[in-house]
Amino acid sequence: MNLTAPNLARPFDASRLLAQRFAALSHPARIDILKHLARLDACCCGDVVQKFDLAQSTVSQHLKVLVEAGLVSFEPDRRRSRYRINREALSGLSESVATLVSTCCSSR
Amino acid sequence: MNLTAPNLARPFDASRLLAQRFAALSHPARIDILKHLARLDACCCGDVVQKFDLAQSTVSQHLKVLVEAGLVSFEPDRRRSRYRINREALSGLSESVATLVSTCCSSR
DNA sequence: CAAATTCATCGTTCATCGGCGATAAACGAT
DNA sequence: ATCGTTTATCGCCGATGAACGATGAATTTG
Repeated sequence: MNLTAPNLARPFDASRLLAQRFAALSHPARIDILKHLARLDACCCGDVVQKFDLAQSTVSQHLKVLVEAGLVSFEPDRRRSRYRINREALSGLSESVATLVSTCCSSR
Repeated sequence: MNLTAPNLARPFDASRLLAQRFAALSHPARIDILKHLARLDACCCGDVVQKFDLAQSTVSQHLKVLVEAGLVSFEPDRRRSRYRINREALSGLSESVATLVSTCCSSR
């Protein structure tokens, strides 16, 4: 979807950004990976590979999706890369959903 | 993903169910359709088609996804089908997200 | 009854996703 | 310098998603 650029707010962008975050969480493996990251706070790819029964390349892909959605931060630390959950973005998502719901429930 | 069956709770199911709802909202058109439904409260397929620049079959498909995710209710009223936003399910989703976020933020 | 309207579904085309193995890059250790 | 480890990326594939036009069923209107 390529949302790396800031993208000045055109009408659809709000929905697009939100959709991208939903898409990042639309796979059970990624939800579980996120929970796992939350417990460890910071961990490398291998930790996740060991925890779940998935190939290393698959896990790396899932992590990349989470990073691109901004839900996980990525810091390439020499040998072991550090993936860390982005709690601000996550609570921001929660707020976005709450806003969406409230707008959907208040109008009428 | 076929989650029509109740699916007794196996370990992954919580994430799977949540993932399905996220998937339903992982397309900007569906988010916008949902907002539109929230304004009109109840409307037919044609209304949505007229509002957005999408083919009728495409809109019908999007609506079907939203219905299957439980976010929209469907009532075939003779000629004009009635689609209505499911505010309970929506606030339930909001709660699920909040729970996910809090578990991710409280641990550690 | 005939024509028009509304809608869901089918079939098709194209793009994207999910998974894997293989490979390359970066680094630490020997 | 070489080897083992860790990780990202590439290429491939089957499956799924997204969009459309066409078709048919149900229903309203002429």
